[in-house]
Amino acid sequence: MELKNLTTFLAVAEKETISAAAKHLHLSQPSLSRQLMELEKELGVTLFTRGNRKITLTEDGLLFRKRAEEIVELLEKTRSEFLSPRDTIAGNVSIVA
Amino acid sequence: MELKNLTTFLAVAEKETISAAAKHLHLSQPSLSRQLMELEKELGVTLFTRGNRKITLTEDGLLFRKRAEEIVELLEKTRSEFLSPRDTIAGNVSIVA
DNA sequence: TAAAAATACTCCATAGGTATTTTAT
DNA sequence: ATAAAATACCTATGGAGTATTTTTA
Repeated sequence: MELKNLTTFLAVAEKETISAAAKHLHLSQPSLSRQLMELEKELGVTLFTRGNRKITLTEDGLLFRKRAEEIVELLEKTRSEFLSPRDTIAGNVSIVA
Repeated sequence: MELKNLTTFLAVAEKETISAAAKHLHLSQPSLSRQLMELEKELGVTLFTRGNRKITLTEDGLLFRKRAEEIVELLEKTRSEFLSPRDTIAGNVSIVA
């Protein structure tokens, strides 16, 4: 299970179709489809029930979404903790004619 | 930043040399070395000061270790939440002559 | 029957390995 | 001088794409 998979999972859970999430993430539908299958295989559970209009989270899917959100949130917090203050470059900008 | 990198980072922080951590993780020293450099580049900070006997965590490194531990812990918790109960197969084992 | 997902391939980027050089005490 | 890290180079695997087939409401 990698972070990429969690992001993908959350996008699909939100968009309700793999295709829509793929578009949103600028990835192909098969790529996401495979990621989800891989994730389900790793966890040993079914996260979605697939339909021809939209996917639905299973009980396990709902639980996993909670966890995925927690992890991604913690990760983003960590990233910003390091990146935000220092990426700000102090000083003034001036255009020299 | 991927989970793999966090695991690597924590192993190095614990073992105090990249080489020792590499052995522990059954990976090569250059592989870990590259992972760490990549991680530092992504975060925009130096996590270790390298020596010829052991590495030392910088201030940033110490903070990152805290976060990495939190994330990995949450992840392990999540994994076990799905894997442990269901992988147990109910029933009896009998050897049929 | 029409959307959405899964499969079948193909390709390439990247993660990893081995060998070697560089660094730091 | 020596142990450890970094670099150079090569290879292979897996992740991604396009095209197509299969599924399900």
